[in-house]
Amino acid sequence: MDASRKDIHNSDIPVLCQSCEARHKGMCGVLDSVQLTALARSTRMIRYEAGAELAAESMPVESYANVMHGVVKLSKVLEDGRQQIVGLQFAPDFLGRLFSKENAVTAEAASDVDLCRVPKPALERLVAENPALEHRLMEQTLRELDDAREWMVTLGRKTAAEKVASFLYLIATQLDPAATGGRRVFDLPLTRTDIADFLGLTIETVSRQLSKLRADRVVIIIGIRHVEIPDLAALKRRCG
Amino acid sequence: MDASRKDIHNSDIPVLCQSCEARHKGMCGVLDSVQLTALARSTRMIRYEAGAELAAESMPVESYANVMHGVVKLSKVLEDGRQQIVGLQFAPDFLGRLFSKENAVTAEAASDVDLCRVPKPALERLVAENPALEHRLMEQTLRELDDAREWMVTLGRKTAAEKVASFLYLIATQLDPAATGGRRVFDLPLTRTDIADFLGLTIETVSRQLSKLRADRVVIIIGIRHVEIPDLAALKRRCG
DNA sequence: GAGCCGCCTTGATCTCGGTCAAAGATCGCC
DNA sequence: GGCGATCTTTGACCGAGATCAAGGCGGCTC
Repeated sequence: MDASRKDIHNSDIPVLCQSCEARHKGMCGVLDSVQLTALARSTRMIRYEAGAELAAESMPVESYANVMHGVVKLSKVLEDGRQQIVGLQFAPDFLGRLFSKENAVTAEAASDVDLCRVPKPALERLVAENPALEHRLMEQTLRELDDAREWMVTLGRKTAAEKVASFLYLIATQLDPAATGGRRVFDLPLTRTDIADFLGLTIETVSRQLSKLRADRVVIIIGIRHVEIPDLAALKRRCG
Repeated sequence: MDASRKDIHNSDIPVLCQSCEARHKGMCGVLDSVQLTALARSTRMIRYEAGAELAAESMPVESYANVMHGVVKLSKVLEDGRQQIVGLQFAPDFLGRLFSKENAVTAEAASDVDLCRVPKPALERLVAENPALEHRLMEQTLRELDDAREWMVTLGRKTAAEKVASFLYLIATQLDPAATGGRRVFDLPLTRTDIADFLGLTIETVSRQLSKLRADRVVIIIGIRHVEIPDLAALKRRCG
C-alpha cells in the first residue's frame, strides 16, 4: 500500500464513534484503551431526519459529532433571510468547530443523518491529552479550508451553468467515489432550494440549468432526485 | 486582563520569527531555548515588493513563513484566466498549508511585504515534537476557515454595493484595529483589480460602487488608495 | 381516486452587473 | 516639468440571471 493510498484510507476513519467496532480499531493508534472506553461511555448515536437542525448559528456549542451516515449542510444567513450554504459534510466527517464557545454556522441534516455525538468537554479533554487526535482534526480542518476556498472560486467567478455542473461533479465524487470508469449514479441529497443556496443562485436558475444539462445528455435525471452521469469527464469539462 | 483579551493578544504573536526578540519572547511558552535557537538558524527575513509571487498554485511547497509586515493575497485561477482571491493575510499571520506537498493556492504580495521564512522540513520537525505549536497553527487554521465561510456569504448572496462595503469594513477592521470610536483611516493595500477579484466583480463595478459610497459620504477617498471612514457603524449597515 | 399541498419546471419580463469605449488621474522617468 | 504608461473613473449599452407568474408532478390524506 503506497503512502497516498494510506492517507486516503486514514481520512476515511471517523475521528470517534462508539457504536462501530471496526471503525474504532482505526483509532487504536491514536487513543489508548482507557481513552477508548471513556469515549464509548460519553458518545451517543442519534438519528435525525432530513431538515432537522443539528446546531444553530450563534448558539453555544454543546457537543461535537461524527457524521456516520447522510449529508449535513452548514449554512449562514443574513439578517434579511438570504442564505448561503458554506459547506457540506459527508460521512465520516467530524462535525463542530473546536475551541469555540458558539457555533459559527448552522448545521442541518440535508438527508436523513446518523450522528455519533460526544459532549464538548469530553472531546476537548481527549484532544488536550492526545496530540495525535488534534493532528487528525487539523487534517480535516485543512481539508475543509481547501474545500471552502475551492468553492469560493465557484461562487465568485463561475457562470450559472458552470456552478450547477460543479455541484453535480462534487456530489458525484463524494457519493459514488468507489465507482470505476466514468459512470456515476446517485440520489441528490439536497433539494433545489438547498442547491440554489449552495451555488448563490435562485431555484429557477438551478432548474433551468439542470434541464439544459439533461437536454445536452450530460446527465440523466429520473424523477426529482435520482441522477446518472454517463461520463464524469464530460461533466467536468463543463465546470469551467 | 480577561480571557478574551488574552486570546486576542496571543493570536497577535507570530508563530515564529528570528529577527524580532520581542515577538520571540511570546513563543517561550511553546518552544524551549534549544528549539528557539534552531529556529533562529533556519529562518530568514525577506522583503518582497508589491506584486511579487511568493508561492505558486500546484507547485511544491518549499517553505512556510510568517507575514511580518504587509498584506498577502491568496488566489486561485480557472483555466481561462478568471481569478478569485480566496483569502488575505495580514501580519502576523502564518503563511502556508501544513502537511501538503504542493500549494493549493497562489500567494502574492499585495503590498510590500516582509516575510520570515522557514524551510518546510524544519518547521514540520518542530511541529511534530511540539503539540503546542500545532495547536497554535490549528487556531489560525480555524480562524481562516471561519473567514472563508464568512466570505462565501459575501460572494454568493450579497449585491455589488454590499460586497464593496463589506470589503472596506474588512480592511478597516484589519488595518486600523486599535482605533477607538467609529473613525478609521488607512491606505488600501489592494488595487481595484485585486478588489474586484476578491469580490467576484469587475473593476468597473467596484469603481462605481466606491464612487457611490463617496457620494453618500460613507467614505472619504483621497487619491486612489487613502481611505477615511468617518463612521464605521454606518459602513457596517451597508454590508447586508 | 379526488383533492390538496409542497416542490419543481417553464415562460415572460425586468434589472443588476458585465462589456465596450473613452476620458481622466497618477506615477515614474528622463 | 513634460510625457508616456498604467490604473481608475464614467458613460452607453447589453445580457445573464433574478423576479414574477403559471402550470405540472408526485405524494399525501381521507
